[in-house]
Amino acid sequence: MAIDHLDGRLIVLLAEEPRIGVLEASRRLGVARGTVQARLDRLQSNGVIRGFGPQVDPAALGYPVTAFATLQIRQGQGSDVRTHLATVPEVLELHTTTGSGDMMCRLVARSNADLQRVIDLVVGFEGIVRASTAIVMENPVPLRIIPLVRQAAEDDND
Amino acid sequence: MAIDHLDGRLIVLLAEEPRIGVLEASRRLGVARGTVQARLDRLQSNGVIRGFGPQVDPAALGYPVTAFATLQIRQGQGSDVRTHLATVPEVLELHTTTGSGDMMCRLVARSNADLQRVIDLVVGFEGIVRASTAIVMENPVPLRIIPLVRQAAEDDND
DNA sequence: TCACTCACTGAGCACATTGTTCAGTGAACA
DNA sequence: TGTTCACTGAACAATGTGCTCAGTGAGTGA
Repeated sequence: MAIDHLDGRLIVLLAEEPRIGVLEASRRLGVARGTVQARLDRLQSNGVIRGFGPQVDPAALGYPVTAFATLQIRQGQGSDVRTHLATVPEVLELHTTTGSGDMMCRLVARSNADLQRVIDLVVGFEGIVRASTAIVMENPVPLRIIPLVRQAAEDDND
Repeated sequence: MAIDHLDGRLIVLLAEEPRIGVLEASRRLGVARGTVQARLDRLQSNGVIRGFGPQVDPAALGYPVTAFATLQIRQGQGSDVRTHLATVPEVLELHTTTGSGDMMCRLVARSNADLQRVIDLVVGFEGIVRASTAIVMENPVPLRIIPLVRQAAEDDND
């Protein structure tokens, strides 16, 4: 579960230059190929690295509008709402949270007008009492993990 | 910017089985290798596919607690706050939004107790007027893109 | 102190894949 | 009609992969 410094360097290296293979990575890190392969296998079976799937940009797909919706759910309807939201492609993620609302989801849409359609799709469902939406204007820090990896690798410096 | 059916199938295939190469993908899709290579190059230069970096799970890294913080910023301090938040590894993403708050960020922490430290780090900064935090309890729909890709590919069925 | 385990190293092998180029084909379009 | 474009199928050398092996050194427990 904890990663050491070599793990951290490997993850950062792969994040910065995903095209390089195991052999090139071993050269960059100054270790044997087998070591890199073993570390990668371990990181993947650990679940630290979930996979190497393509990172798709919704904006480039034609969905440039992002919004966060906070949903308040009627008691006992949570399960139905989840099932419903999971069927909506524009719902990119859904969390249940503490705090004022009960759920929080990330939405995308083709335009501000299209966002209305998506919101209607999302909240037009029995069980949702109230919804408030915040439209994203800028994204100063895009979803990132590298700084956290660096910190995690430094915390248990081998 | 718009993707056709073959692009969609290619992205879905790569998302489901990232380990397969260009050659195997061309076999699965029933097209020539050069076609897959050209499509991939185009999708990447389009920006539709940002890259193939490792998808790291913060929980497996030792940060099992996720929270969303809504921040209200003092007029004119937005730039300073962004710079500050960008230096905090536990801030995984930051957005400026419409609505009640001015910014929204995703945080992770090692524990609920550690979350307090992170929140103090985040909001202990001049320019932040008010902050409200929602701790994530469950994640019924993890961040996903495939359903949206399918829909985008169907919209302009070639 | 003596095994024992574990991770890493460096090497080797057969095999598959990659990057690249080429000419040929068919569809769309002006 | 002629041009452009994407796709095909093939070829080539170069490279990387999966896999195995024996040897080394550090750390652990009896």
